[in-house]
Amino acid sequence: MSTPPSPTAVGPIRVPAGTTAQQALKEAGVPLKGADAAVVVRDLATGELRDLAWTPDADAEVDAVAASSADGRAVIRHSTAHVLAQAVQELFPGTRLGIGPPVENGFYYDFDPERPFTPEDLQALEKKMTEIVRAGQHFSRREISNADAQAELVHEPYKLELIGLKGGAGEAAEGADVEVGGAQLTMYDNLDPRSGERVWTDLCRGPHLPRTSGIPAFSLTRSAAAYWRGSEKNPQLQRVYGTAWESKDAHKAYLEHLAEAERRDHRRLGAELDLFSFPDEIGSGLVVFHPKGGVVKREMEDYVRARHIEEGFDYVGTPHISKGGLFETSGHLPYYADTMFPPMELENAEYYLKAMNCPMHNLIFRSRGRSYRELPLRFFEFGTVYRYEKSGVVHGLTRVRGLTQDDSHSYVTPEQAPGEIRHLLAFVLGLLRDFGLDDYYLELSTRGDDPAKQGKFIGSDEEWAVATAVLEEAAKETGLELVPDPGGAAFYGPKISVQARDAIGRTWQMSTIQYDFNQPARFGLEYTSADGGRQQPVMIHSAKFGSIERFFGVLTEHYAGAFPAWLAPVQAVGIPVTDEQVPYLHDIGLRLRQRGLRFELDDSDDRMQKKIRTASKQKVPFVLIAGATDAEAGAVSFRYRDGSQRNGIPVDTAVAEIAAWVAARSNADPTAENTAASG
RNA sequence: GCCGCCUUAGCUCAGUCGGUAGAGCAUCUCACUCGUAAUGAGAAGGUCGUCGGUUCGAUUCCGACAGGCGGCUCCA
Repeated sequence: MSTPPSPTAVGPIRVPAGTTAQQALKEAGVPLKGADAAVVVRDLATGELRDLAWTPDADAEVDAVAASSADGRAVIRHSTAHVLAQAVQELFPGTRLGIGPPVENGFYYDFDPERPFTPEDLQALEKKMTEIVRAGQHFSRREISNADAQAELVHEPYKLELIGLKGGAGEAAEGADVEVGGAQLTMYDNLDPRSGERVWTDLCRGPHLPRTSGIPAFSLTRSAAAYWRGSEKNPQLQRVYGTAWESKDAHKAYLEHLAEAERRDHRRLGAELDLFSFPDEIGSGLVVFHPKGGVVKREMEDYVRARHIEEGFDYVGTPHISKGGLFETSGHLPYYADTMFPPMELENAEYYLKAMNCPMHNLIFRSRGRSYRELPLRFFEFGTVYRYEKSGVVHGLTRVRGLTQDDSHSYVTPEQAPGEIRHLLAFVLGLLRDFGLDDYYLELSTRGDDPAKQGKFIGSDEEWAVATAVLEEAAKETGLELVPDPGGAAFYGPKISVQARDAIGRTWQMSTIQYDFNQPARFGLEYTSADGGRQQPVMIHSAKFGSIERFFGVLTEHYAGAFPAWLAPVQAVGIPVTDEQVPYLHDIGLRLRQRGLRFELDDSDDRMQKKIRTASKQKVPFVLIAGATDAEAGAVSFRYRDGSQRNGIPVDTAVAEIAAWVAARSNADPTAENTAASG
């Protein structure tokens, strides 16, 4: 969700020594209630966020941080997480606390309870939280020494562990710095507003809202297990997720966003629109495309294949299985055997299902002597690969066990590499744009310097440095936002990935471009250079969609199933007002089909209104209705997805309009307005 | 792979405190021939995910497995 700039950014405010920040804000006229209210202040001297109750020893300059700003929302969410933890410990005494940071769009808190939480527990917790919020307890900050904290938290083993890790909190766990981030440990006490009595307390860095009643809107969303400190070697805690916002409206908008995402879920739409399914009999993560899904898939592939050939790629083909030696050579088996399907034994050899296409393309390169004159040499195919994804991660079309990559490998001289990467980036971004995805950023995945991860990478430091620099340079040239991803590289080299935002703002990893200096060496690839010497090429891997399946899923969600006309499984449906017009529409259908358009005639027993509803639910872009009036005039009436209509259009015009719209590959929805203008 | 939840007709879901089940939509048949999101009537459709256990009897209780969902970890 987008974060508006802080509306209370009225410039620095002076907090005199001995005065609370809240008092200073009040005098400066900064609102303290509502969605624009200041929830904390930023101390401009240190850049740190402070409670409104903060009383500086010397005069301080601060900025007010509004509830609706990114920082403000994080404070609200963090405070709500505390309220959740308090509710949990009240309803389930003896539950140990993990950590409870704010996250994007919400917060979570990890617990070690007697038994896992049920949905009913979440309801009860939400109710208890509402009571705590209504009670208006004060969040009161208290500095504490390590020794005192250890004594006070003797019943909280996870908190004790965090105290022990203090200083290295960054590595302790994602989110752990909200507990022990500062040099000085602090506790936050929840005080009853009437009696001042301490009703709950938690180790926390803060800052917090002044009172629990400052939480405008929240809800709990789900509970799930999560490994303590993010490692599967550690015990699992119960994580409760929730969301909290600066206003009821913002909260409602977020819940509506979630509902919209659910309506767009490609797994749901895949069944409703008869696009694809995952039969149990075949196996988890293995998709079958139905005729309608097959149309979309074929249109995607046809277009992408044609574009590759235009861009200088050679279309190749490779098998789905191979003897193990190939993947020994490539380095995959030694490093990634556990993500490949286990081998099948025949004729004294072990055959593996292909998990990647590059080794096979390398063999094509190596099949004869190569000259520098041939480079860049670009091999491309729709290569189907199989990966043994762990059972818990398989997810619709976005994480499958059998997938088809639109995979290419460019073999270039080291000097040509930067140019080829620029070429690929431009190509990839252009392709995504052609499919209607035009909002993206890049991610640069590098080897990073985490010592725990270095074992998975091959190649020398110098090679990595060169490869990374080349990719980074090309990525920066695009002018797109570039996000670092240390440690995320492939084992053989760094990569650029394109993250595309869909129609409702979610991001998806699509294309990847990888610079590989390892495989050419492992395969002994070489070409003859101008001076007659033998040189080793660099290979650049690139998948444009990533996988056809994933891209299909993303497109389905991006368009909410209402595919652009050029991709739509059915482009036009004919609906007769009475049976009399069936032959008339049948003839129009023939003309459309002769133009290569996908037309279906609805000659069922349903009433016309029902047929319109059916076509509408199937999200057909062009609905052609013909009654007696139309037939007599040699005309037809259009109804579009948005419900708009144009009546009495001559058949010649109608056919030409549909054909032109599809041929233009417009990603817009045809409507009465925009087709009348173009037709 | 780990934790929790779920699995009843093609789909969405009721239901059986243990005595083998029901609705809407979809499908099929018949009637209706109608101008922009559901015409009416009828029919058919389920070894209640699979395999074991407890029980006189299991779709219901217990266990294992499979598949799904939500997270975690992972994602060449």
